[in-house]
Amino acid sequence: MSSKRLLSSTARFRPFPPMIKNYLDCSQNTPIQLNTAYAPKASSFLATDLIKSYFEKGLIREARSLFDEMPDRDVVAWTTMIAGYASCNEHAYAWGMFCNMVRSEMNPDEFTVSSVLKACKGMKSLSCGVLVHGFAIKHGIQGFIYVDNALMDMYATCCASMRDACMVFRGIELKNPVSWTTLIAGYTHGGNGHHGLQVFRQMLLEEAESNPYSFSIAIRACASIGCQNYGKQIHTAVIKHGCESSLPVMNSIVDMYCRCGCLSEANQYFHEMTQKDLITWNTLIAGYEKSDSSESFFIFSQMESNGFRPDCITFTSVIAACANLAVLSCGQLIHGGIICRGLEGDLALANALIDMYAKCGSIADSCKVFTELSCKNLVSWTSMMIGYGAHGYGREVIELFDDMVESGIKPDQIVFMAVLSACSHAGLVDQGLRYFNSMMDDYNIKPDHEIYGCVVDMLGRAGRVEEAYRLIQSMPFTPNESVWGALLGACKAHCLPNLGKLAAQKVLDLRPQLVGTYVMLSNLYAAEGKWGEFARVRKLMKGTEIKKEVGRSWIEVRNEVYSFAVRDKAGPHIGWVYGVLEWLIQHMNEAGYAPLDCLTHDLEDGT
DNA sequence: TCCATCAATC
Repeated sequence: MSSKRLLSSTARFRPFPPMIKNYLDCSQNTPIQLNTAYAPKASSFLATDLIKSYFEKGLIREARSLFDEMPDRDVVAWTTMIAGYASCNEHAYAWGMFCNMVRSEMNPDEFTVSSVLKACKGMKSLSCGVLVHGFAIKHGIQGFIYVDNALMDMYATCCASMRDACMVFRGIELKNPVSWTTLIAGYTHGGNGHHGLQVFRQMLLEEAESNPYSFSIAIRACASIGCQNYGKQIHTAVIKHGCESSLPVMNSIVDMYCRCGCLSEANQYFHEMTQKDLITWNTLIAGYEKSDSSESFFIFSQMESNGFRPDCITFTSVIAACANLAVLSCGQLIHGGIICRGLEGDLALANALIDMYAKCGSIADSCKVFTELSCKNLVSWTSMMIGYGAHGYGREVIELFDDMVESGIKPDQIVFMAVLSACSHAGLVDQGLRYFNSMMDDYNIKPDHEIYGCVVDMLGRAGRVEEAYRLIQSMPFTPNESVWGALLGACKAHCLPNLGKLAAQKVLDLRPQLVGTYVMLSNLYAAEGKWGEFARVRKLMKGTEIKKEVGRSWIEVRNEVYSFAVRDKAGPHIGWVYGVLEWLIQHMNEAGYAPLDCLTHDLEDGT
């Protein structure tokens, strides 16, 4: 009997539920294995198959309706629902399904457990994951490689440390390639690329099978620590193993070269690739964004003519490139493109827009994007706070910080950096110190060099230089050059030559190649009339043979970018620039502020 | 019916 006839007779005697019928009507490939379709078990198999197909097509509601209509749901049907939800990133629904399943006294098996663990991972919920782990032990669902690998993945993603993931890994008697890849990925995604590489090395030593999965994650590990040497070695191994045909592997190689600063290599491999996908393009665009933003625009302009539609990841990099170049009109144009494509709901992209508008000087637009966000994360708040801070709105930053904490988001070190830097620039010293203490006392965040540098800068700007020095002396670790540099800046601004000389000497001990420090130190001596010392330092500076690169500023006015440097005399609009500068100085004087002498001294040095 | 890899934001 042909399948077609079977199908029609089935339809006649045992009508399909509407959902199945709907599927059959629109399906090109009519299901043919229906020779036992009269039996309820077979009908359940069929329905489960259809549920899976629905999930694969992203038809989540259809899958659910069909499941709800099933009279007899076996463990496979339940598991298919859980796995389907998890694969569509509907992790909370997957978890709900699992809970319903247990409540319905249906016994989950090893397939169910590994599927629901994926949902726990997606929700980043350690408590759910631990619950499932306990459930599996209690019900004797142990010793299955799928379950162990999923457990590792869950622990690696949900725990701050890799301890539990390692414990599961050690307990696996016969590790498969997935076990190794999961462990390496756990370390690498957790920010410990070195350890990831160690595990990869161990894997090779134990002669475990390497495949495209392990290669791409190992290369990702090299990329994350910027280690070009290991990256090249693994690249060689990739060629030896014939894994060059794997797109993920080649994409990770392009990414590795970008992150290691080898853009010409990255570009070369990109062009040599016979097959490219959206990730390949996004990788190169993101790679260039960091070091050569204009070039990333060029690559972006080429991708569409090569048949690739930019997605939110592409736009995030391109918007970051606009921010780096501070090109407002270009950013606005691309923002328009984002809205046209309906991508403005992507959170990372919206956060990049907040940052871009702030860096392009349009803080009102930053604020608009921020306010219109229905769901804000830590990065959204941080971007807005950094933007406000850079524009001198210290009080707004403090308000935002308090609102953020109120909304239940836990601040991290970067947010504190934003608050402290804003307080520093707005002269809100006492508030800043309160946040500094709160960071340590309430949130148990240990300040690093950058934070100390920021607080030293804040105290120094306000003239509390002695206090800044005492803070440096109380630091629990050796201060670095940026901390001493902050003190040096303060000494210079408030004319404290002795402390300034000490700070300058510390900076020079740590970073002898910083030319600006020699200039500052020599100026301190010059101010005291100690010309012998002045000459000694200048000679020392000449000995380094390092030229300070001239600082350059640029501004976009009416679609045109104007760029100028210190003592620039050329250029068609330089007269305007000096005119505005003089106007500013005049207003400054009228408002009761005088330009600092040492500042003008530096300007004359061309530094 | 189930597991692992590559691209984005402060």
